[in-house]
Formats: sequence, C-alpha cells, structure tokens
Amino acid sequence: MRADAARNLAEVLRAGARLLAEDPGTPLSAIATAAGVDRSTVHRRFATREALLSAVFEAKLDSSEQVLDEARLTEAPVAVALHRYVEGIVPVSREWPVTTRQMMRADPAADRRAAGQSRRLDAFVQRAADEGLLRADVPAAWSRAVLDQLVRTMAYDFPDVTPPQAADLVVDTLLNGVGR
Amino acid sequence: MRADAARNLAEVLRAGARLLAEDPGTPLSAIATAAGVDRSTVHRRFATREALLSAVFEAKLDSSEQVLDEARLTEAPVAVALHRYVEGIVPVSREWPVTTRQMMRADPAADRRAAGQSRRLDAFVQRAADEGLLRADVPAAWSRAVLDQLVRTMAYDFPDVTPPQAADLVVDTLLNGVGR
DNA sequence: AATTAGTGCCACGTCAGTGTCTTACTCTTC
DNA sequence: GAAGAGTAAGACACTGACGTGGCACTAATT
Repeated sequence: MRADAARNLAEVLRAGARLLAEDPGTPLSAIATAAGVDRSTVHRRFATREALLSAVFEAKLDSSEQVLDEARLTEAPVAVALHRYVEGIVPVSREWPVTTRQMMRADPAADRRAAGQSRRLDAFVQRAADEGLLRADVPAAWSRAVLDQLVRTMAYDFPDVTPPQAADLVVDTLLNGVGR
Repeated sequence: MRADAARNLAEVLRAGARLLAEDPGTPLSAIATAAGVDRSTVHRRFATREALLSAVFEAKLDSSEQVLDEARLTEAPVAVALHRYVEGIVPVSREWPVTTRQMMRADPAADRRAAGQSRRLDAFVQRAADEGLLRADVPAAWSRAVLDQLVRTMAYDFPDVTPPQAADLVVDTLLNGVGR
C-alpha cells in the first residue's frame, strides 16, 4: 500500500472512532471531512458503513488485546498486573472511544472477540479475590464492573490525567474507595 | 385529557426512553410499535422527533429532581443524605435509561436543567469532603464522577439488585473500595 | 344512548444518507 | 521524468425515515 493511502486509512479510522463515539449516527460524509478526505475515498476502503464500523472495532480490539498480553494477568503479581493493565488500557480507551455496547449492536464478530477479552479480565479479578487482594464479601462481578467503570470514567472524563497518574488513582480508588 | 390517551402517552415515553437508550437512532415507528400504538399517534402527541426526545428528557429530569429534593442534600447528615440519594436515584436511572450525554447533544434546554441538578450534587460532595466523610487527598471532581459511575453501573448492569441493597453496596464501595 | 375525543390505517411528498460509477487530476515511487 | 496508484469532484438511483393529511372506526365520557 502506498504511504499516503495508509495515512488516509488511519485518519479515517481515528476520525470514525471519535465521531461515532459521540454520535453513532454520524454520516460517513462527516467522518470523511473530519479525516480530510473525500467521501468516495471512504467508500473505496470500506464497501459499506458496517465495514467501517467493524474496522474501527477491530482496531480497538487489537490495541486492547496487546495491553492484556503485556499486563501478564495470569503470571505477574496481581497488584503489579492490575496497575500495568490500567496504565495501558486508559490510553487505548482514549484513542478508541467506541464502547462495547456499540460493538454488541453493530458487529457480532467483534462482540464475540470482546467477550473473549472480557473473560480474561474476569479470570484476573477472580484471581485477585482468591489471593486476598479483594474483599471476599463483595461479588467478583461487582468488583469487575467497578474496575471497568473507573477506567472508563478516567479515560473520558479526565483526559488530562497522565496514564501513570490514572493508574495510581484508579487502583487506589478501587481498593480503598474515596472515604476516609 | 382522556384516560386512554394519558395511558398511551406514558407508554410512548417509557418505550422511547428504553429504545432510545439502546440506540439513539431508533426510528419512531419502532417506538410506536413497542408502545402498542400507531406511528401517527406518536406524531399527534409530538410534532417532531426532537419534541419526543425532549419530553423523555423532561420526564427523567422531573423524577431525578424529586429524588434530589427528598434526599435533603444540604440539611440531612451527609451519610444519611448520600444513602437516601442513591436509593432514590437508582430506580429513576433504571426507568429512564437515557444518559446526560444524549441530552447534551439533542436538547440544550434539558442540558441546562441537568447541569443545574449536577451542581447540587457537586455541592453535596464538597460538603461531604468538608465534613470529613471523604478523603482530602482526592479531588472532589473525582469523587463526584465515581459516585455517578457507581450508580450508573448498579442501575444498568445489576438490574436485579433492589434499591436498598444497591444503596448499601454503592456507598460501601464509594467509601471503602473493594480491596481488603 | 348520544357525543366526541382519540385512534388505526393508508397514502403522499420530502429529504438525508448510502452505495456506485466516471473523469480528470495529483502525488508517490522507481 | 515516466508510470501508475490513489484521489477529488460530481452525477445518479435507491432506500428508509420523517412529517402531514384524510377517513372510518373505537372507546371513554356525559
């Protein structure tokens, strides 16, 4: 692929992720404009609207899968893995702000892949509970959901916090809360 | 207004809230069907799509405003007010699952009203911090965001937890986290 | 039982977004 | 600088959703 074509492709994906996260009904023409590209160019790369959606989802899933791998959720000490995961996933969420909900509706294949990654995190949270990092009187599903939401809140509502700071605050809040 | 007309109106609002939360692009025909009503009836009540959106938002804002009033955020002991607020707002979020984000995009007036209610909560969180319920080394904005997200998670992802249980778990998690 | 507010069903014009194609042009690459 | 991959610009038909109106009919109200 020619260099400028690759650049355009990446621009379309990033613009698509950004605009579709804001409004899932954003027309392709708006995405094309935001990417600095003609509408016909978008259609050249992605036959249908759905194909573009799927490509955006895959890009996000690729990035998050890499974060899961590098966090070494099953091997590293739980506290270390947790911190590393959060530090890695926050920038990914910021760069690809599309949500899992949107995937579920629009692309069953992406949804399945997301479910697989979700299971890896479930297992990790379970391990954290087993090893005594988490309270035993709280359902693991709740701990898991809280982790997701803290990451999400940090990524979208506090865009200026750096990933390391974000990891500190998210982990601290998850484990100790904000009460004194 | 005739009794059956009022019933239909309420059905349309509730179906609209539910379907529009799932997919903001849901066509009016789908909402009408879900409400057990003809599409023309929806148009008879709400001249435009926007008008229906606004009505849904207003219904949610009415409910949540009542919760804010009854929680007595400025007068009751902070711990009591917090618990009562969560217990009240969870059912409201479940009944009107539309998000503030959607309001921002679709209806500036609703957005302004939501901002007003948001400020009341900000003030309450600040009071909780001043009175020593919350840690001083954590930004109030973060505490506020975490509260919102815990409520949201509980309302949507754990629909079977009763409001009193929900309040217990949310407040406990907010203050103490899920770590041991 | 009479009245009438309210509804369902059907048809219509309109409009925005989609997907396809053609042509002339531009920029990368060798 | 030559070749060709890639693009912008415009035209086109198609589809789905929106908003409006008419008319017969149902059901709440008196």
